[in-house]
Amino acid sequence: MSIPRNPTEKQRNFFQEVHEVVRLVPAGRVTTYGAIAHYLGARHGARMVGWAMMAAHTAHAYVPAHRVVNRNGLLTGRQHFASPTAMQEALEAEGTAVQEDQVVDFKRLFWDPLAELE
DNA sequence: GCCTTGACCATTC
DNA sequence: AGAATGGCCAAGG
Repeated sequence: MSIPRNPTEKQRNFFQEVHEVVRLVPAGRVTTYGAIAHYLGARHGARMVGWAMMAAHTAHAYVPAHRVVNRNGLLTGRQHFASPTAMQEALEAEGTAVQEDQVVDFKRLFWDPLAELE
């Protein structure tokens, strides 16, 4: 983990942390904004995590945002993808069943950074 | 420089 | 048990 030295780096650090956690999510698993927020200390609020994901769209590094869903397992961010079905297809391509815009057995496929990375 | 919105979650009524 | 509201931080208008 890098220590924020410059104010500009501080902001980037926030995105970088979120992106890093998302990148650590193995294929076939999904995580939630709240889990990431809680992993970062739950002080930022889950909203910031989702907002950081929006920034991930502009990030140079590839971020598997399709593995990040809301607490209900609903693909809330699918509308922000290149295509509204890109997220679902990406999940299905990894072996994650998606139906009715929500992950099947989401609770089982849920990947908690706090529990896994500990 | 103040106000609104935002890929959300948890608590309370 | 379902619905409404507040909270969190940041950026854009």
